[in-house]
Amino acid sequence: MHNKQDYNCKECPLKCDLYLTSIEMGIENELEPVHAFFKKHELIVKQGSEVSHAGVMVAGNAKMYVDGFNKRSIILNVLLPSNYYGMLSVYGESLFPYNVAALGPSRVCMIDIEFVKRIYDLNQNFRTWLNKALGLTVSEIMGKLVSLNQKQVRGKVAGSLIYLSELLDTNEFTLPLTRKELAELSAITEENAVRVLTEFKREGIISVKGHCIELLQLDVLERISDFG
Amino acid sequence: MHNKQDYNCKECPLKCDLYLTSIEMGIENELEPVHAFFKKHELIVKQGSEVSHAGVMVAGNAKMYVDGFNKRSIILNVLLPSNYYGMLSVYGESLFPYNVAALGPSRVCMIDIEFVKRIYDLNQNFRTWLNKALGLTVSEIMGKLVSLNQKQVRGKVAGSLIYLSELLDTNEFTLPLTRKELAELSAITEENAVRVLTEFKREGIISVKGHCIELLQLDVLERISDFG
DNA sequence: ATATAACATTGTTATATATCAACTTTTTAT
DNA sequence: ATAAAAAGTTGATATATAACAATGTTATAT
Repeated sequence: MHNKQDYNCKECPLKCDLYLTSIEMGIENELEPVHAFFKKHELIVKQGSEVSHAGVMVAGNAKMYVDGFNKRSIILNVLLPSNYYGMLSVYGESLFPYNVAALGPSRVCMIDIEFVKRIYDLNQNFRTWLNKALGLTVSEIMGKLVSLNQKQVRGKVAGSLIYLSELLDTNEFTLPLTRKELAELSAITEENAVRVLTEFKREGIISVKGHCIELLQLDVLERISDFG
Repeated sequence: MHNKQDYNCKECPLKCDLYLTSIEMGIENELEPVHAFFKKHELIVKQGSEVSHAGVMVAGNAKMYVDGFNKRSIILNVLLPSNYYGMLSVYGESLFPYNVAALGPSRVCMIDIEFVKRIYDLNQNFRTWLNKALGLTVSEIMGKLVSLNQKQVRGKVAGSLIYLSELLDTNEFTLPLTRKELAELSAITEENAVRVLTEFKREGIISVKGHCIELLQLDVLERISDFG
């Protein structure tokens, strides 16, 4: 548990949602967030473990992923500052159905899940906000279900690149993922991820320099993703 | 819109949830359910269309599925009497992210979505009930994401058969699906679905007579599903 | 009752992708 | 600065599965 100093930390995006709501409700003093720090690749939550808290990314970024069979996991999405995890438990899931791991040095603000549930039950605005987010997530997962199943490797990688550029809101970004992780985001093997990246580069669709990627022909990429 | 006679129809499973809640709230007279009938393979809701209502299966059964690329769809689950569809819209989705189609002659009770939303907002018990159902659905879809991606055909079909036997609550059932649909539920081709069924039969794991299937060695099936 | 369409089955072939292996480059730790 | 480990790359091969094709069987409608 932390003191008020920590609680009011300038960077904490809690200000936007849970925090603001708790102020509105006059119970902000009961909110006792714990800030935790993680280094690269450190596990933040383990799939199957009891949900004790919800978390907000304050700094850094993380991957949300599910365990697969022979050590092959599938990355569901990438969390940036202000993104939450663990909210599904508000809807009755007592165990985390996914893992969360830091992609780089990260800072996470953790809030007791009972407090979140309380606000959820008492405050309609917060509820509506969270419900919308969940509804969107479900739709996205359904899309992913089809895409991972019916696209071939080029389409999958194209989709992942577009996802990342939209997430980071730029066509030129530093990939926060290793090649293996890009593969896991696309549900293919690392080797094929590399190969497709090389192909795209050779075809002039993207430019690749290590982790720096620029999408040169977004329209082509989109066509490959939508498949063809 | 229907009269009170229709509304109080004996079979309508609304009695259990929405209906009971509306009685509890004293607004059951405002509930104006419309019962609609569908024949085999008739479309009940179209993916991408505006959500105007939520529906409860009253009789028959239906498949919930998403459109794929080259005419290959993926069946998410099978709806039996008392199962709902369209509830996701309560969480802010204005368009159906899936199709629903009757598997056989079916009767569906449709309730104006605004009425459902109203009850959802006003009644905590109903909210909790629906939230739990949604949370479970999300967990299930995540499981499906992995299973469809990393299992091979035998594992997928084994999983589908187990799913159906649990749904219908018996080891001996009449498959409410064609071979093509069983394939779509498993995200494989029809040919491979048939082949695997034949294999399982030859191996004495199941017995197949047309649409009548009996799971003879559930333990083996479970092992195949969990992979091997 | 017969024709027609939908559904089911089996075999063959083509192909996309995983797997295996070797090697290079980059990062991390001492 | 050097060693060791992690990450990235490219090629060759094996394999699971989709695609194609042909045919049989069962429903459906007139």
